Amino acid sequence: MAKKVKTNTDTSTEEKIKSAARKVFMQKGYAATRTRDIAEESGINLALLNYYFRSKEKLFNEIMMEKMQQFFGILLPIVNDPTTKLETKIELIVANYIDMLSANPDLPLFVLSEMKGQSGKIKKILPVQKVTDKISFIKQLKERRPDINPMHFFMNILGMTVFPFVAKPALELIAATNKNQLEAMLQERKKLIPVWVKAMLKAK
Amino acid sequence: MAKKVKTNTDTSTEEKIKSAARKVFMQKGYAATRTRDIAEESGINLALLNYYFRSKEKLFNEIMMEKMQQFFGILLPIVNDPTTKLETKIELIVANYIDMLSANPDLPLFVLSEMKGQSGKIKKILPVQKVTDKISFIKQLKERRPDINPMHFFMNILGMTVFPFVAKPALELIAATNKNQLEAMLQERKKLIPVWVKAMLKAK
DNA sequence: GTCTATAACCTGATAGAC
DNA sequence: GTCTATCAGGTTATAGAC
Repeated sequence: MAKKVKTNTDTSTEEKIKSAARKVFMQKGYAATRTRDIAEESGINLALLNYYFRSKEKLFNEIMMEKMQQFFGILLPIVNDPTTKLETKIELIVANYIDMLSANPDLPLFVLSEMKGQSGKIKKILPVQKVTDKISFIKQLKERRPDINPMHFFMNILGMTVFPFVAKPALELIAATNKNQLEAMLQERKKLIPVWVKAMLKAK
Repeated sequence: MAKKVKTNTDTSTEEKIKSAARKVFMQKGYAATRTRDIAEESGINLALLNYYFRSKEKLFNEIMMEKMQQFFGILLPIVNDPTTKLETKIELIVANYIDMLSANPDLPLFVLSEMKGQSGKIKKILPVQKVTDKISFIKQLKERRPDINPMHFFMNILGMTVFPFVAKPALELIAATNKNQLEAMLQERKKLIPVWVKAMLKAK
């Protein structure tokens, strides 16, 4: 009964290509990436890429879906948990995003750029949970501030958390700081942003 | 002495090409844009593009510099004005950005995407004013909160203001609202963000 | 499964007529 | 200045040997 005992552990050719594709697509985006770049990066032959994935676009779609889930998926378990209180959710969202984006700095600009003009296509493929009152986080925000659309706070938290990563090239250009200082500030924000959001929630 | 009386008012061929280039480059980015797209969009011939601008890259550089100044230039007169108080500066930054980005929704994602990996090149061409204590706005932030790096507040304001525009495709995907409602929320934020920032400045 | 060679197509840029 | 025609090089994808 033991089928597929293939000790095809992890560095299979297919995975080597995917791994290289992740790196190159994230760095340069779809249009600027050449299949040759990916083949070279993965140490395999150009023909093998088409053997395994049929086309550049199909390979890209696999990576893209994977990266979208990485970017948005981190939110779901937090915002849907009815057992944690609002303050805890805010802390978790901020800390998890900052940790994840520090490890994957190219992720947000990649996802947001490639989503542009493709949202129609994505809607059909990826199951998206709409932000409604069914979500615990939204319910809690509405209870706290019935006078303000909860999406505003959602945008504020993500804006403060994610924007510095998206704008990193610009910040490094204009800030009188080096890369290490900027990285330290981003870590500092894990503690600061929740404090600011709490102050926002009280503001009249 | 009257040289160049050419009544070359505004729809010169050169300007037609530039205008089309703005549109296409902003929508698709450098790599995904074909010079043929620009030629078609401007209603002129492909050869004329090279006649006027020598190459795709040189045309792009002109547009890019123009768009960077549009995106960052809006800040300079506000943050450098020593006659306005901190609260006024915050209101002006937020309102000006939201108005400008509502009219140019593609601008921030375009500028931030194309800046990536090019900051070295840009540093040489574009004169950038470093964010130091010489800037009135930074001075005022430091006086108000000597315990927090003023860049944090700078990131917060821009994050809350600009991020919704950068993440628009994503927001439209997950938000249970239509485009008009989202647009209305962005206008609402002109008044809300300054209130929130003031609350942040007091938070301990 | 993996490679080399090549087909088929696309893209930026130019030559040359008007 | 503006056009048509075309070149030269690059890019995706496949055919076919091993």
